[in-house]
Amino acid sequence: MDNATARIGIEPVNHRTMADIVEVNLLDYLRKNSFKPGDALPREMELANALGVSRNILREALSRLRMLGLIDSRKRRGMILSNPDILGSMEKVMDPLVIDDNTLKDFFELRLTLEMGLADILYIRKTPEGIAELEQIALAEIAPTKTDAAFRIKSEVAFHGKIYKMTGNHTLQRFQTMLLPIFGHLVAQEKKPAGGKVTHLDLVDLLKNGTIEEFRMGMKGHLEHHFRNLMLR
Amino acid sequence: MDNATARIGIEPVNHRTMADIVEVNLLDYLRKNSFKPGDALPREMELANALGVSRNILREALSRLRMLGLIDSRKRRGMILSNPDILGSMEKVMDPLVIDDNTLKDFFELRLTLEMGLADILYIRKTPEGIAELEQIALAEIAPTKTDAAFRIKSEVAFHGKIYKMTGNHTLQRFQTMLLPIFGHLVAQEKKPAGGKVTHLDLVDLLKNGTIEEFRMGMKGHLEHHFRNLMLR
DNA sequence: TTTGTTATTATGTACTACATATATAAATTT
DNA sequence: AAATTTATATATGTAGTACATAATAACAAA
Repeated sequence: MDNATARIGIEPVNHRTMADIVEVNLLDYLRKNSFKPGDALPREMELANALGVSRNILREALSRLRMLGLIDSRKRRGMILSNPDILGSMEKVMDPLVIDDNTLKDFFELRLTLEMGLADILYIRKTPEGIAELEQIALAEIAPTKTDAAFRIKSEVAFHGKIYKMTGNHTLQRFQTMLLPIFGHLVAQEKKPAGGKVTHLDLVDLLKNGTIEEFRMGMKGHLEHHFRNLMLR
Repeated sequence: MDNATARIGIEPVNHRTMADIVEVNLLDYLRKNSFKPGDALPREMELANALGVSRNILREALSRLRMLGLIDSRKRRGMILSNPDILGSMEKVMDPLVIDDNTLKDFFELRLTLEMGLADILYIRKTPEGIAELEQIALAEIAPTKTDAAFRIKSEVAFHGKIYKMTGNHTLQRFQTMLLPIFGHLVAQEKKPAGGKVTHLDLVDLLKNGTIEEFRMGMKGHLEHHFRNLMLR
């Protein structure tokens, strides 16, 4: 809310353009008629006439749906509904400089929540090969030749990324990758460097020999620093 | 991947339109010049000329960024960068009929993961008032007058929704609300009705008197049925 | 200092025109 | 008759022009 808005106590009018309205109408139309992927949409001119707007405006709205991957169109063939890429549009705006601070913190917490809830699915999907690969990453960290910060960050990303990969959940994986810049941004502006008591190697060991709960407690210990910051908020 | 694509082993060409290209160029331009919310963008005609496309095409691309909430424009004032609504575009395409089955299952798991990881933040933010409200919801369920399926579903949504609300994380809350149709869709097509051993009232009791881990184990018991289905997958 | 008037201008909308890919039909070859 | 090639029709893609409209800025009046 704007300063003046809060002080005076009145909401600003929202400036909806034709494209905004048409976008809503189209989404509504698709849902109401329960369109399914593969179904053909009416032609542009038909839609424009039916909606009472110029082809220009209609195309601005269609362009939005195209970006979402909700529709697909080809010359002469026409437009069809297709499987949208749910995370695609999120990825486009995932820039810590552009997202407001509150949302940034929300996503940080979201990531922590995922990390803590991952154990259950991880124990269903884990494989000896995956664990071996994870161990390789953890072992590479403690090599005495690799001590610079850049390598540590890269390894941190690789380790946690591998864990997400082991869940076999592609969406979860993409989501995690998407959240990385946010994590990096917020962690970078912390005063003290993060240093959980539980190391990556400890986590690998727990994953090999421990129970779900032991692994989860290990993860909590690994993220201890972040959780402590959360309580101060 | 398409059937033919997989069989023959060749990727289809992707039909990128000018609007697609301009969209990418604009996003790139904004990032490279580290635009921040409030910063003014060049005029449409300047951008169109610089990009070498018609104003039409440029506006189709701008329309996409406008939908994301990334830019905001007014007559005469021009365009400015603003805080995008990260989840907004996701909400627009969250329709179980349109999302492909794999992604649907991925999101279902994502939701389970969140539910299991929620405990830590919940215990930081929980309040006696919140718990009392949650208890009201749980108590209303066991009233002998309310036994129909519609009410049970509504209560289920209310209960878990309240838990997310108690985290104080608005983004998490929106995310959960967004996932509801998916949850409903997948649960509806299960053969046996879900019936965890741990009731909502049990969870409330754990939240009042139990530790984080006890609550989490309670949640696991409550979601037991879903986790069992996951293992069969 | 506030309120009212006017000129300016960038976005919003509409319309026309043509290029281009491609589904379908027609013509041709096998 | 079946398969292949050629031609035709057409819906989307792109460009350009024109004008409406809201918001800014500059100025005048109270």
